[in-house]
Amino acid sequence: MTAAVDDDLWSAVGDPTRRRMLDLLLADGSGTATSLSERLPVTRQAIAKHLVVLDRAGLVHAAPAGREKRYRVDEAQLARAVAQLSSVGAAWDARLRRIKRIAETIQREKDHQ
Amino acid sequence: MTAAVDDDLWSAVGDPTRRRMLDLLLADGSGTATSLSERLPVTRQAIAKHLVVLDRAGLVHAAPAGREKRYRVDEAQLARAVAQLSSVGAAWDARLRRIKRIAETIQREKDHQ
DNA sequence: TTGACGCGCAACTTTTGGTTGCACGTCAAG
DNA sequence: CTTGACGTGCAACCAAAAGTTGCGCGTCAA
Repeated sequence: MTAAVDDDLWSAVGDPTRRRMLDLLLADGSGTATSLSERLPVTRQAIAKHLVVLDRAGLVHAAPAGREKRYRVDEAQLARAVAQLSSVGAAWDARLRRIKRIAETIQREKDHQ
Repeated sequence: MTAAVDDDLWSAVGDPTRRRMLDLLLADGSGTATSLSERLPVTRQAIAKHLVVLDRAGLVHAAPAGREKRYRVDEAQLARAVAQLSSVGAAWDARLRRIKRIAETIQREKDHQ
């Protein structure tokens, strides 16, 4: 039923740019603000801000390596996020099915009136 | 892989207030801007703006009834949104499983070195 | 017919995603 | 060892979105 606690992860994952960043990080294993900005239509600074958001949400972790800062996805946390996404989807799906079932019941009752 | 086409539905459903509005509309069957604002921590005007967004995304439809305007969820469109949510989740899930499998393979190779 | 209710419009603030500009550390080549 | 290139961080600024208050207009019922 879309609990309030979920909002942190949801809002982190709700932004399209952040979703694509996660896609790229998953595909490449790791990345920096600069490397991600080269593959996305936004500036490095915008990426850096998003990385802060993702870091605060625990979805990525930074590992300073020399003059660069490599980010990597926290797989356990992303798995949690995926679970929450699908739980909201499942809740709506259940409601939709219930509605459909009720509608069909009403229809059946009408049929043999 | 988080296609760009999905962004419209995503952003409609990405906002926490709009998700709760959809929850309430599904639970009650229908509702007005005023009735929803009574059960959510925002003003009627804010709800009204969100209803415009949801309407443009095709997730709800309005039915003017006297002096009030009853909104109802478009079940087919919400079902599409649910499908897109779960497809993104599934894509990430697949990547996570692949990473896990690779990690396990490396571990096994290390084991009988 | 008059008051209460629901809605829409307009102006304003705050947050957020995005930008440009600049200064500071770090690494590698001369 | 120095210098230039590269990566990062910080700050000011802009635009769009979420939310607010205030007001006026239609509609229904007492």
